[in-house]
Amino acid sequence: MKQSRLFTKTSKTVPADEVSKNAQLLIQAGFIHKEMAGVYAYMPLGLRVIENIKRIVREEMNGVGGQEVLMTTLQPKDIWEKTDRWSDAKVDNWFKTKLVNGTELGVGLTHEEPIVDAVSNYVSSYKDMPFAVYQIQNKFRNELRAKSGLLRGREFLMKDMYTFCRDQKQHEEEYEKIVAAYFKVYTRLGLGDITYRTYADGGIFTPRFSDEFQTLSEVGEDNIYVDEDKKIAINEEILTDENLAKLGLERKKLVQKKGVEVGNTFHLESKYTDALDLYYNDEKGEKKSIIMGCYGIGVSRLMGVIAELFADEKGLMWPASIAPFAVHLVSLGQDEQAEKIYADLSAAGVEVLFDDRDVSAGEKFAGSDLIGIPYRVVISKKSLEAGGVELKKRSEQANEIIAIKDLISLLKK
RNA sequence: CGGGGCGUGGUGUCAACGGCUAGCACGAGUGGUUUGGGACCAUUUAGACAGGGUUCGAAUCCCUGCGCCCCGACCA
Repeated sequence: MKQSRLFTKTSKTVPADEVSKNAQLLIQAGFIHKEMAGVYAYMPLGLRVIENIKRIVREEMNGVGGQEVLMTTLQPKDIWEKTDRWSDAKVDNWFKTKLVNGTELGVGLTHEEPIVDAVSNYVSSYKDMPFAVYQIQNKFRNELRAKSGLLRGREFLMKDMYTFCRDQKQHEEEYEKIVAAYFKVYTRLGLGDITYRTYADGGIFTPRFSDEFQTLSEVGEDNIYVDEDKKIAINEEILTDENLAKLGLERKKLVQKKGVEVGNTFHLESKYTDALDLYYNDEKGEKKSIIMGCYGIGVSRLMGVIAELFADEKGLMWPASIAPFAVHLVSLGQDEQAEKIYADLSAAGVEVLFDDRDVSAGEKFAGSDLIGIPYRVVISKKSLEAGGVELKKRSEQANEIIAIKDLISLLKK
């Protein structure tokens, strides 16, 4: 894309009403637009990042057999009453609204009930299971206090998957497959080394522990205790001697850290299927309960975490896997040559942001650093005299001159 | 929801004693000079969150509402 046509612009000033680093950087660089507290819109660069994260999540969920659907945001009251999750006393962060005729509706904050309701049209036999259904959709939660930019909003993008199994054993197999897929996602996002499977409270879902996926960061809201050897952690909220013994962890080996919850997985047992009257017939024709699991990944929160963690004083530093573009091509008064490189790279399938604007070199460089595309290619009088174009990684100081003919093969890979 | 801070052009502003035409910078427009780190000159553009009150006079003081941020609580 030609930057002269990109309607967003980088700003020299940071927004005064944001303290959170991820929101400051993302707004300054033009990735997101703040609509109101805890509610952000995605501009072209930001949407590209979101779509890249979604693509990775989608690939890994498909990889474990997940089938993608798209549920509705508007929710009927009755199915939520069956599981006793409608009343404000039970779930206090619903957004609710009404039809003209007065019928109450909810605005989806999670989707166990509607998923069970939808699959109940199709599921009745042991032969139907196991299966996994997921969606990537905006969730709405009426948080008392939005904070930390994209890390805790009232409207946010989430991947939520639900598994349906014949029994506990089958559920455990599905569950562990999905946990493994979660780590593939985090690894591909560059967060693998600093993201821990963390035992946590199962909440009102289940008496069992749930798993949280906590990415280490000082901006995290959760206190977790990490066992470096086992690469697992336990959330402070369930840190008791009894639980440690149950989990085979030793208190003296644990190190306290701050984490951002970038995913979670729950064992739902048959709480929702039973409540919504979804059962199956086994081989003998006997009616049995269906065992469910649910699995969330905060897509927009991941974008915030990555913006927060992968940045320096000059701006963002996107991992190549989700960067809005692969290459930032900067022309310094060499537009004709740059146009050709742009065309050649694009033809080779390389995603290029081409800074063809008629602005000073300093402005181009500052903007490029702020946007944080992994590779910067500068073509200038100076680079041409040195034998080609200058190639620099955003994450490194050094640059090298390479011949134009070698550029494509290098970046294509 | 409890506590605290705040609201000045598109953006920023620890700019302005209750008093002169609301200042400066960035951005944007126009013309020109530039072209390796947000370059320069000239010129133009554009502002008090909303409503009420006090006052001869309010950006400034008071009230109400709305909004934003932070701490805490909450967080399926």
